[in-house]
Amino acid sequence: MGRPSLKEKLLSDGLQLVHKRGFGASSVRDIVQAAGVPQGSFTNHFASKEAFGLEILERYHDMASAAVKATLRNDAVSPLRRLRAWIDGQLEYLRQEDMRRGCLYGNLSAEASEESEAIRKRVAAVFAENQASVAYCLEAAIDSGELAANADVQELAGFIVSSLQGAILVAKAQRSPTPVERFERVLFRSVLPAGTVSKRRARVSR
Amino acid sequence: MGRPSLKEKLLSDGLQLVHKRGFGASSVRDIVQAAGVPQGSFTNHFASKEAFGLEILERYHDMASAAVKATLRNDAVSPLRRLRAWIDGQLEYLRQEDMRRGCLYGNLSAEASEESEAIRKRVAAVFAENQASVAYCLEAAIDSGELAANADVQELAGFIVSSLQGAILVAKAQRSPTPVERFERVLFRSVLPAGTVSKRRARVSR
DNA sequence: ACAAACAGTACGGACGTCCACATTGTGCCG
DNA sequence: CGGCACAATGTGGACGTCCGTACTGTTTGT
Repeated sequence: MGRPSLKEKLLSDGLQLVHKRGFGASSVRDIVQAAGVPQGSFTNHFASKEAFGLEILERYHDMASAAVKATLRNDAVSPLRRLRAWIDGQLEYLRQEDMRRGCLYGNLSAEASEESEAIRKRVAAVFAENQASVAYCLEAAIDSGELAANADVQELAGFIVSSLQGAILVAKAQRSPTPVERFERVLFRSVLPAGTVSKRRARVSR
Repeated sequence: MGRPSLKEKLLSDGLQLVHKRGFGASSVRDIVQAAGVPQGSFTNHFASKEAFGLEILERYHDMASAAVKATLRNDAVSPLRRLRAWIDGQLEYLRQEDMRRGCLYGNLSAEASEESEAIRKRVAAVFAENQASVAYCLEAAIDSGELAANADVQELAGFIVSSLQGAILVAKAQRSPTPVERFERVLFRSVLPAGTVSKRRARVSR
């Protein structure tokens, strides 16, 4: 039925463009040109530009999830090494385009939060999901004795996720990997070894 | 010479609008309407929308500088209390619009970095300036014995500035003050008391 | 043969910018 | 000391471009 679809090309090339130049700054014409497909194909496959945004967000999420599975949730490696590998992986990805891209989640959080409620909610959910993965890794760190047993895992995980976003954001403005590298150093030298954010009465932390 | 200028009104009302809705999402017509001035006044006072963006950035910077002077650089208060007051002040400001605004610096870093090199450079400079102010405060904390003497002040200050940006960014996506409150808790419970990011060989850290 | 995807173009509106002219406060000159 | 000229600002609309989206065929694989 039908012909081979150009949707894949639109999604993969479009994601690259939007990630580098921003969602609002990338017009539909820019996107179809980057993908080398005719204008009509965009309308054929996406009900609106917002729907396209949600799909590339999903695509980015697939990549990020794969990285999480290979690092944070990879029980074959010791917990704090996994956490470091997760951050190093992002740093390497950021360097590829001279720190210009930033994190798609953070970019969309800043620029699309007021334009599209659907995108804002998806980004918020992804942040929560990342926090859960970091928490999983920290839990393992407690079990293996790499982290103090009384550490509040959810609290630390949320702190790590948001602080990493900030480091990437500042790195984007300064076009330098320094903020992310510094985040990693301080995290491992100062936050985690001392790691004594003790659990408060309830474990909920939300 | 001439009549009383409407430039002030454009800048103050325009800043509010851009801060809440984003730079790209705010059209020139939106801005003049929010300020209640005719369209032509925008052209009269600003050579371009980018020039306007740089001016509201400067206006925002004036406000932020005043807050820094009253907190981080206020030697009448004990250093760590100043740092806490600085963060609390931002938190209060963010709450005013239900966490929708985020930080103008962070927003522009994410959305304007690829559109305007001038804005990107200004934002990067402001981040560096904030880092210097936090470092000033941490230096005072060492002198007063509130922070370990061997702490790497520049390293910690950079970490604090970027992590706060990230907390505000995530808070914006989640429409909740929790990430910023959590940042503050972890910072004071875990990073600063232990505070042992020791100075490396050179003090430069850049 | 039929459904699905391609493909080119058209459309109404919003965008940033520009322009021509009216208005008003200021300072100089008679 | 009164009026005039000028510069700065106000004011509304116009201009060309680009935007997201819709539409109407055409092609192609099953």
